Amino acid sequence: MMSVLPELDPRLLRAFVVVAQELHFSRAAERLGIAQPPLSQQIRRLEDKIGYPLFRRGTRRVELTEAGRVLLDVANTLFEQMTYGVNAVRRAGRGEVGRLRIGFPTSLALSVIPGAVRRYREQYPEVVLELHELATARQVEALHGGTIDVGFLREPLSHPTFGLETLYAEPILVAIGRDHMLARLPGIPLGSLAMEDFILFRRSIGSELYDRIIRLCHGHGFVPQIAQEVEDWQTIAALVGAGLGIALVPASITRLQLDDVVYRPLDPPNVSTNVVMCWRKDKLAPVVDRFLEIARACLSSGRPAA
Amino acid sequence: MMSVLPELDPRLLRAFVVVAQELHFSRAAERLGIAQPPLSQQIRRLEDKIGYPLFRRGTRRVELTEAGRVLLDVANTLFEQMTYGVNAVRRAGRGEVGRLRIGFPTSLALSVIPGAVRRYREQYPEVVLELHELATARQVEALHGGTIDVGFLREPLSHPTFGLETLYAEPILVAIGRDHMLARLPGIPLGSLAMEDFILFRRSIGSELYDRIIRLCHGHGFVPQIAQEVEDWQTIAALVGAGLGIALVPASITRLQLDDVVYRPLDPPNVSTNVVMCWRKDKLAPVVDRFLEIARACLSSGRPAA
DNA sequence: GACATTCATATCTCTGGAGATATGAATGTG
DNA sequence: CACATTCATATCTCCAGAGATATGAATGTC
Repeated sequence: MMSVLPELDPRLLRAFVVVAQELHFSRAAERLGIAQPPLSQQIRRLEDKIGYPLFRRGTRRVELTEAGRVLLDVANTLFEQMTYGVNAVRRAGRGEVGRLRIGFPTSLALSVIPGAVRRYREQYPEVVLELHELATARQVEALHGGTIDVGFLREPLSHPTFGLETLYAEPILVAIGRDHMLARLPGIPLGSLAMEDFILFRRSIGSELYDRIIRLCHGHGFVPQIAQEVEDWQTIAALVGAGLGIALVPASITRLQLDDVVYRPLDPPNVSTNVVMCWRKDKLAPVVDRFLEIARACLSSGRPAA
Repeated sequence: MMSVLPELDPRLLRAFVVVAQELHFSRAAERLGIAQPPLSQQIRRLEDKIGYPLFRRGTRRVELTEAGRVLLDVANTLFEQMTYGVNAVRRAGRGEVGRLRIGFPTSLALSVIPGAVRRYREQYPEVVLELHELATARQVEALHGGTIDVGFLREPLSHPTFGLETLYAEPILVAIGRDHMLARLPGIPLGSLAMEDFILFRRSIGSELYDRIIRLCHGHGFVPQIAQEVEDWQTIAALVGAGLGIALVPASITRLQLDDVVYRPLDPPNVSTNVVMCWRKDKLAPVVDRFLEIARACLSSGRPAA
């Protein structure tokens, strides 16, 4: 009886293929590790499902009908598909395929991100990577909304559904004009900046660092004079080079080398921002786990340029 | 436990697809017409087989993992393949695909064969046709050896394993030079050919007809004078046209019209050869059955040119 | 014609899994 | 915080089908 749903039981197909190879029920049964009658029954069930005979049986010889020949092809194709399919699914289960969306702030575009991303891409070439440059606040939103899978932030945020991991502490340096008097010092005391003009990263974009700097100055008894608020690090460096003021910047920014700008550590140098990585704990996606591993490994061996 | 053989039970896949569509176990279970717990078990079995989770379940929401997304693709592909495959097998079972090898003698190349083959090809375009021009004896061998599926012969052969069917009786005509005295008669008495030179189809190729003609002459009290034995009908017609003799030919040969040759019925005209079709009864291939049907239909409606 | 081979049929046992019900655990919602 | 929702777990029943054995039927071989 032709069933409506053409669901071919792989078990029966397996048996069929063996019989088709042997063209001999008893031998096929032996190969399958069962007795001959049950095998005959299985083939019969398959024939019933298809609706047409698959073998032409004489007592002395067994041969495939045309339908059987076609089914042999079909069966092989199906098994291939299954093998291929199951492998693909398992690769996905292992986090080797899929999609990974990473958020990061501008200040890390030059340090952690490139290295970790490159390594990850080498190891998991089949994962489609999306890189989103997002300010801290936006990253938190994006993590909540499920728009990104992993975010990189300065300074922690704590939330029960977020996994959080501090990658490393990045010293804060002073970016200062090469000709500036203070540039002669090997380390610059924070207090000596009381009268300087500060160039800051716009607070609406990077509130963490902004507030950190203001607090730092307060801690040293002065309110920083803010000369400019700008939107990217290149501009900050350019303005410092043009002599419009000084800036407190995370160490990774030293990658931006301009002729008129030098970077000096604070004195004492114990001021730093924490670079943290965070992700949603609830959706345990293997792609994310694999990326976290790589990011950790990356940061433990080769620290980003300080 | 990852099983070694990646045999995906279509039943489980079906359930999986429904859950993946609904993203809700209870609703999916309802759609499948079963309760929720058994459905959960089925999904679990599938996950065990794959080795990785397919869904991320909260109490309040269900979503596909990456592995699940991949499996959804795989499942759909497999179902497509199955549907397509089963259809292909059934078409083969119905005799709509496959291969059909037909044997026929030269003398029928101009009559039955072209019409039947054309019709068959129109109705079953997916059957690969092989046409083998074979002398009678060769056809019998070929049928036995399984080299051809259907043969066309003049005069029956009887054998228990062969199906046999007389298609029609074809009158035997006299092919004679246009200028020949006897050509003036509307019908030629066999006896009047006693002194003529006969041109015959070589016996090794078409023994049936050869012997038939010899016997005919004997029946009329003379032994035919054999001028030539040749290998094809064109040559016979040409030699008759060139005045080298006369020939007794099946009616279908009138398709070969040469200026110097005319065809006259015998007088009385009750001499004919039977055109029979035969095939192996043991291998009941549907392609053969379908062809036999067409051939019969073809011969009952439009008789070949007589 | 006796024999051997080979597939089909009949019959029995036994188990895996389908399905149901009842219940527990987790987690959003008002 | 009580409640509702939803999925997982535990447990039970029941049966299709896997497998075995014994036997029959067909057919090629000596």
